[in-house]
Amino acid sequence: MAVPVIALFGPTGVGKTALALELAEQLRARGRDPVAISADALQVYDGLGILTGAPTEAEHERLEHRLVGFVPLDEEFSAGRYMELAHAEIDSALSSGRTPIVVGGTGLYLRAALADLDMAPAAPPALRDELEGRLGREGAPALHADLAQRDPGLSREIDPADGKRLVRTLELLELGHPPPRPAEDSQLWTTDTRHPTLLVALTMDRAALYEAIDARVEAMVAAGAAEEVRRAEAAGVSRTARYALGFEELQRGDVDGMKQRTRNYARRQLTWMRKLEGVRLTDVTGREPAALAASIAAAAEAEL
RNA sequence: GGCGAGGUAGCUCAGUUGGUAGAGCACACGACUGAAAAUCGUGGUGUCGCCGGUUCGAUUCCGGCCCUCGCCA
Repeated sequence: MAVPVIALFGPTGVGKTALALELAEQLRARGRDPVAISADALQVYDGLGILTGAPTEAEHERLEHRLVGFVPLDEEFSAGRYMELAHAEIDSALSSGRTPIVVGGTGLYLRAALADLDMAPAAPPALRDELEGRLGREGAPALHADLAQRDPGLSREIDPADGKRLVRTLELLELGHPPPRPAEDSQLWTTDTRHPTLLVALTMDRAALYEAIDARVEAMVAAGAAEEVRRAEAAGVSRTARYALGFEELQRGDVDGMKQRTRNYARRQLTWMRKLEGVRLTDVTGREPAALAASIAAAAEAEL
């Protein structure tokens, strides 16, 4: 039996989308009916398509993409919400006989799509605002000292400067929910998946990747990314949406800054990729998407 | 040509009252469970512009030279 779920992971600029389109064709040739399910934290927003490199109309026609461009820009989004939606998309695709291709570069979202993670509940906005306020006024070390009082063991696992994690941990303690203990039982670095999955991770020669990123940013700017950002800003943008690479940079016309930050991000993606369990690491430097797609399609046929 | 400021890590700069130097960024690596394109951690030997002098010892003081920038001719 063929592997029911295929996943493509890799840094921005390696060519995940192009490969997914090729792969879809190859799968159709083998009588399968593919559908892409995005594992990307920013492509979910409606109105930042150019900036986030979301699939275009033409690309949509070649392969249906789900979980792209459906969240209003002024709404916050989260990994927890994503997990529910991704599971629903994958399950409904499977139950109608289709082949989900989970494609994206957000490591946490990828694992959330493929596995059942014990996500802790979201914090009530008032609680988060309060802790954020303390973080701003007193600084991260003060929150860390507070955490050390309440749970010395946990405080040792979190860096005193890591404000965001401290806020998250303290809010879960307030809610009476046990905070995550990555050191003990991480569900991120296992081969555990809800369905048998062929996980392919794309790498590329570093210099070539950086060049591809620079070119990609230039293309986004040429396609009107700055205008898109200005329009979004005028209409109202949630805190999570404005984390998109280039959102702040393009408002000040800092194209180089956007390139820089994108390269830095790609490196963090590569760190995730190296640590992911059960991946089929594939160096795409100088390789044609069609040939790659053929070998992935064949692997998805054979490996069960 | 004269006057002034400056030449220190890939970049922007700090510093050494003379004992061969350090930040931010870049770069590399790592962590990561409802903010994750976020957040955080680790890693710094570089003819301290060149040549000479003083000195036990000069990147630091002195002299000369080269280069950059500004102002004046």
